Amino acid sequence: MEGRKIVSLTQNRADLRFPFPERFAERVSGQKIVRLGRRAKFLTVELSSGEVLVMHLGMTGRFTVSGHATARYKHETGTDPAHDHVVIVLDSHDIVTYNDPRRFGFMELWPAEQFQSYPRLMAMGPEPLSNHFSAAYLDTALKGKKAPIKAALLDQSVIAGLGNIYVCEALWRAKISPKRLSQSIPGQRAARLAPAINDVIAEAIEAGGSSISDFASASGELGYFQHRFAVYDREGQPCPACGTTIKRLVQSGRSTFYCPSCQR
DNA sequence: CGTGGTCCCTGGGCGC
DNA sequence: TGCGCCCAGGGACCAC
Repeated sequence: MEGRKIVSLTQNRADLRFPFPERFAERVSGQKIVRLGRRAKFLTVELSSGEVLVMHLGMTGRFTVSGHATARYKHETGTDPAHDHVVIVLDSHDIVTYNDPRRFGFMELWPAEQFQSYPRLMAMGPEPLSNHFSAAYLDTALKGKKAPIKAALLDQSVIAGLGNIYVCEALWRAKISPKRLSQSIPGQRAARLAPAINDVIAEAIEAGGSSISDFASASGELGYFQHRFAVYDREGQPCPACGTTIKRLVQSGRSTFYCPSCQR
């Protein structure tokens, strides 16, 4: 998409999770896409107008890029026109469709020169694959924190971009109980946890992500990291390391899966 | 302030 | 077959 011009944007309803920007189609049409980026789970599109289009997929959002023939997308199997909320046509004739059944995703426009004060990203923690993230950072970030480590890792101001699946998987790899208080992690446990987070994220990206029911890449490919889950969504099944039955519990409203024997 | 609960929304799966 | 309930990748918001 970089370097292409947006020919048109069609918005099929007034809102997703939040209302679409005022005069959305007008502000985006005719603009060149200068750069695509990502911070945490937010996607950014720098436009030649000086505005940044910030987008989030929520839980069920999906972008599909379909090739030149308009008809192709319409006739593809498994499509869901009822939830195609935004359709963008590029000057390459590619069609970028945003589909989102639950509408927890959103799109916003923000001035590029004030992007450092974009509220939703102001308090973001470091990217797990960047140099700003390390065992030393985790040591500092978790010191004195009373929340369970599961909750702390889901907190985007501690570390950006980890969701429920990868937090469960990283804690299993680091052999840390999800119930353990964050303040007891610094030291040896942080030394195991930081690389476990790195590895699980790097491997999941390499595997094309995790497709449970909704996720697919822009070309429609499914990920296959779900076949490598050690604990996530595996309640009642054996731990791949020790054979103990995987347990499920609810922490701050979300399911946690863990091995009660390996994870301490 | 940090933390936990609730809610936004649709659809799939299950028990009855 | 159909109904009601529970559950789901996220995160904003509110009460304590």
